[in-house]
Amino acid sequence: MKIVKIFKEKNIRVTPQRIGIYEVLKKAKRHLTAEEIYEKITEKFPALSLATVYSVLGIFKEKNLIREIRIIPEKSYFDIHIENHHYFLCRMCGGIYDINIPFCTTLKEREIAGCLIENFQSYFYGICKECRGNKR
Amino acid sequence: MKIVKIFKEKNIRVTPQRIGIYEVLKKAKRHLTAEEIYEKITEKFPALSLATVYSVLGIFKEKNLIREIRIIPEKSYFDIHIENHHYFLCRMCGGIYDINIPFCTTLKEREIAGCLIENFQSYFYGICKECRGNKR
DNA sequence: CTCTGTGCAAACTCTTTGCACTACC
DNA sequence: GGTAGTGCAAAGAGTTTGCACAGAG
Repeated sequence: MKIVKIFKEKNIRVTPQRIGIYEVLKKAKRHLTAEEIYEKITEKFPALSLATVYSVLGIFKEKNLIREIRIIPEKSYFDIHIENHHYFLCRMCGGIYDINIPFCTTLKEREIAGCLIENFQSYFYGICKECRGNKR
Repeated sequence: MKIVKIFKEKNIRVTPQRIGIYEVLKKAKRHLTAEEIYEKITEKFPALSLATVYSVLGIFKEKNLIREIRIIPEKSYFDIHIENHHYFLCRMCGGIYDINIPFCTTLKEREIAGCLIENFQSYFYGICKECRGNKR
């Protein structure tokens, strides 16, 4: 679907900057921090400020276009894939990977101990495939 | 078990300040931020500084005495219970509750997509029992 | 034309660091 | 007594805010 259409459906005002930020996220092979998005987007829009990046990311998040990932306490990463999945942080290389735990998806919209679960997020910590290979 | 003994077993140097911080966490009915711990501890040790609180929490975390909870991006909460359990954030009252998902515990120390899972943490978001009651 | 978005700088919060002094072991 | 902990102030990172100008609808 075209980005403009996505924005309009979600009632997000269309500006070149916003489209640019969305494209950066879409093209990224891994999850990016606000700073990394800022660095990429300024290649195309040198005037765009980091404050605007944060502002736009805030709107995207609010409108459920992206997800904020806080797998490390220091900073947030942003993920354009909002379908249910989880994240893995490798303690060797620091890489963040998507991870799918099929049976966990059943938890959403369920009730646990009287609490209504509207959403949930799991963070996994360990050693990734590549780093395990290199160790041997 | 006595706190001094716990510290010695974990090779944590015993100081009154550290015992005090540990006691604050132990007595707390809910999870606390570093700031909240600082406020409580200064009742007993008025000279203790926030930097020391952070430093001590860092040591406790490293030695697996406590867990850092990052259920909201803005700040960390600390939990003295390190057994496997997860957290729930109520979007109405802002409260953070412990939550147990028995079958999820089987995930620890398993392998997923070639990644070795050493640890994991799930954060649940929704509406708590009390807030659901009040809405009716 | 109006209302919202953007750019900039400054502020703010949480957390960490460096250094001198203190006190455990 | 030596090493590690504490207190303080200042710095640092990430993020947010306020305001003037620009651009979307």
